[in-house]
Parts: sequence; C-alpha cells; structure tokens
Amino acid sequence: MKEGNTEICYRFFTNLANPTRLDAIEQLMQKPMSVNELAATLGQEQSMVSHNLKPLLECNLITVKRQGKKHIYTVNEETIRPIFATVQNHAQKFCPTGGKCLRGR
Amino acid sequence: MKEGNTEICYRFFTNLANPTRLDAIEQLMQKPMSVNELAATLGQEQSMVSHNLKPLLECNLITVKRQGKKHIYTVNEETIRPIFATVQNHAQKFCPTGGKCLRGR
DNA sequence: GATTTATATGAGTAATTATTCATATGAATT
DNA sequence: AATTCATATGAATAATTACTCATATAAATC
Repeated sequence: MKEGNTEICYRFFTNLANPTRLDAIEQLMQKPMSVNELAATLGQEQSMVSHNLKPLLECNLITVKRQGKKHIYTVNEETIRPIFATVQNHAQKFCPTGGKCLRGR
Repeated sequence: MKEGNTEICYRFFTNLANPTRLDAIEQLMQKPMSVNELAATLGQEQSMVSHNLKPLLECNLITVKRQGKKHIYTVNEETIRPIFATVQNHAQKFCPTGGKCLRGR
C-alpha cells in the first residue's frame, strides 16, 4: 500500500468496519452518553464498549468529556453525518433493491 | 446490530477496509483498467486482484465492461469521490498533524 | 474445434481483528 | 484515607478475513 491517502483511508474505514462500533455511533447520534449507559442501550458488556470506543476516540470520530465519574461520549457529526449520507445515497442509487447488494451476502 | 442503516454501513465499510482494495480503487481512479493491468500496476498476483475486485463489484463501488477478452474495471466516482473527500477533510481537520492519528498506530 | 489469453473460483492456511473475563486505575464521596 | 462507582486495560481465545496456489471457465483467434 502506498503511503498517503490510501493509508489514512485504510485506518479510517477499518475503524468503522465493525458492527459494535457502528451501533455505538448510531446510539451516540441520538444523544451523547456514558460508557455504561451505552453498554446498557446496546446490551453489551462495559468492557467491550470501552474497547470499541477507544479506536473511535483515537481517530476523533467521537469525543469525550468528563462529568464527575462519568465519561460522556459524543459523535463527531461533521465527519459522521456526511459519511453516512454518502453511504445511504449509494445504497439507494446503486443497490438494486435499496441496499440489498450491501445486505446478507 | 440493528437491521437497517447500520447493517448497510457495515458491509460498505468492510468492503473498503482493505489495503489491496483501496490501492485498486486508487489506481482505477487514475484510469479504468483490466485485471492484469491492475495486477501489474499494483505488483500483485492476478488472482488476488480478482478476488478483491469481486466484493467491490458486488457492492457497485466499481463497474465492469468487457472489451474482447479483457474486463475493464471503472470506479463509481459518484460514491468514491465524496467518501474520500470526507475522509481527507476529517484527517486535515481532526487529526493533529494532518492524519497522524490515522497512521501507524 | 483446438489453442491461447484473460479472468474467476475454491479450498487450505496465514494473518488480523473481535470478544471475553479478570483486574487495574482513577476520581468522587463518605 | 477507605470505599464505591465508572471506566480502562491486558492477555487469552474465538471469529473473521485475507492471501496463496492450483485449477476452472470462458471468450477470442487460429
């Protein structure tokens, strides 16, 4: 792989190519949340959520601020919104039955 | 993972989260190419390139047309351009030293 | 229709990434 | 300063995904 954009894109997409992280992002788009709140919402263990938030945070796809003991995570909407919008547009326009080509392979 | 957008996004990002496929896309953005031409350009085996083009094609991130024996692949620019533009914008804006957070973890 | 050229496919192995469980850290409250 | 609450981390295993090599397919040319 050549250095440059491709490398950056690889890390970016690898980060998003995970169901737990995408679920987390989806929930955080509803509202900012603490780790435990997110874990409860997703029905996942705290440590798994924590493990998965880490790379999202490192890449600044989410941000965190502390409120007492809690760490409140928020999505970076400036990046996440347009990305998801493009994916949705792609699914509608280029996937015969509205995303079927992207489903249940 | 909830059905719906998240599932679609997962397949989409998984498809792009691969260095060989990203390299292929990068090259195909320069110009449409056959499999062997692409393999030569990337310094990869034909079968590997072929294996990797398959999911890109299935998701219509690239298209193919036949010219004699050759299969000429072309990127779907309508989707690829805005996606890459968003990633680049993210790297510049949210990664301290222009993408370092997305590099060499 | 046999041969060549271009691409695709399958199956096994290697490599990567995710998940789990146990435990550490760290800040707030008593 | 001890305890509790919230989150993070580490290490082992499980699961997924990529890659390689051998071979199949398929279309064009002889």
